[in-house]
Amino acid sequence: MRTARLRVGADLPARLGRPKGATTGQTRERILDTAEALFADGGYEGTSIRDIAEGAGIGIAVVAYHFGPKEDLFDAVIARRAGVMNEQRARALADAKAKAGDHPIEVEILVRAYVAPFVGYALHGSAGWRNYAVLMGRLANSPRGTAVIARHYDATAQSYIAALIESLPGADRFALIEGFMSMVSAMLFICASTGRMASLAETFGAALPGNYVFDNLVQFNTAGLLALAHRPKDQS
Amino acid sequence: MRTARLRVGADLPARLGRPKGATTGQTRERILDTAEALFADGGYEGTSIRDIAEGAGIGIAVVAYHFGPKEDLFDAVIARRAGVMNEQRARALADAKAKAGDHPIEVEILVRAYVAPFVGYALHGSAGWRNYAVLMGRLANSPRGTAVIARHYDATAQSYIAALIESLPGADRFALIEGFMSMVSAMLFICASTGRMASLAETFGAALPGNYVFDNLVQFNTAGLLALAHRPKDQS
DNA sequence: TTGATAATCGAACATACGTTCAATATATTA
DNA sequence: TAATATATTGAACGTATGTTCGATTATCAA
Repeated sequence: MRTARLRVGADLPARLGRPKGATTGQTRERILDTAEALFADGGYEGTSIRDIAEGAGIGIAVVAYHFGPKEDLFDAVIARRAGVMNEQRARALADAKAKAGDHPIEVEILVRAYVAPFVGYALHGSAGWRNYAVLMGRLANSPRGTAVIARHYDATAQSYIAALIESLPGADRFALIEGFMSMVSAMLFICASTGRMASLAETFGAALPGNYVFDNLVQFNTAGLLALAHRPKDQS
Repeated sequence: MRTARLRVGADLPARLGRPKGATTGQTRERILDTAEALFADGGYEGTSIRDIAEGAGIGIAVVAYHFGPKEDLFDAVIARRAGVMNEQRARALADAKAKAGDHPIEVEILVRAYVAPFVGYALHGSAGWRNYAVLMGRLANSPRGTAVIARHYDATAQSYIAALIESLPGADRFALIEGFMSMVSAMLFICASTGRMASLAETFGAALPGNYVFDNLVQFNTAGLLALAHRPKDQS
């Protein structure tokens, strides 16, 4: 379906048997990097294991050897960076709680804490992180995507929603959840499209204007969440 | 890949040659309905022409006969309802302009006008419209999807963005565009997930609470856009 | 040094895919 | 009524897909 399009890392000797310096880690990372990039712009069904193997400069059997079936490889791609994201978000939330003391955390602080790590990596991170951000956007609206996202990200999301409810005790909880989901989808969509713009700009030697996109995202969603809190609680 | 999963309309006689009462319109609609439903939950690459033909109760050659290659069928699925959406949105914008007279249109009126038709069909429309809404959400973050969306929806979007700029003359234009995109992605995501909930609820005889989701969407995005307008115009 | 384990290759398997085509039966038109 | 256009069937073509397997070479432990 797809002709040779990208090649991550240098070629290994294409001889029979185990290559000379081959350790598990290197090949695994190379497969993950390639799969991340290809899944990001072809989607799960639109990317074949042959595409990935060719991109990584290996035979198709190697992919199965390291990751088993395609679904497991896909999960591994998501899992690899989910840990980093969750860690950063958890730390940001803990810091905010510490600073707030007995008071509830300001909504803008919460929004900033949740959005900052993702936007940072999506717009200013490595090519791998930028691909990952695009891929996350793709997942948001597919059954397979929401399943894998739930597996790796729901715990953190729930802790932020809980904090949001504490910060806006007068607001209807369902409305806050809707608001949180709106924030996440806007973040994914804006980062994916801006990331594509940024990658394009990079090719021409230009750069994205600092924190402009990020600040807009924070202001937009903070105001949205606050507006939800100022509405009556129960209605048809 | 997929076993029989849905069947739109009654079976036609499976005899050789042209069936007795067959007119172009009926079969075409049946193919479009089935394709809409399957594309919505399998995506473009994840849905085969064989799945669609089986769902519509016809042979695979009939699909090609009516729509040509798969890409054209996909475009036809999107095009069929895009006209209705664009018409409603255009009329709502014209009404708002007429009512506002010389004044700029209120932001909340603009948001409501843009969001209302989609949310209405997505949550309270026919099964076909609900599938369409889910499908639109899926398209938002894929290259193929953004291309087809641009083809059918960009003109209307631009007219709304222009109105938004007139309504918030002090705001940075890029920020407003970012806000508009945030609004659209939130609308798609919320409608797709709520639509799934609604379809599920329907199976159990329950109903979604009236305009609750819609009102939250309007409040959230109106506040977000207004917040963007109150920020300084030019920055790094 | 020997034996087990790890990592790769090439090839094959069975299935699924989009597309095309001749054959056939109904509708429409001249 | 004869001729043409329309709508369908079943079958096939060539290619692509995910997975599996035996053979081969390197690494590491005993």
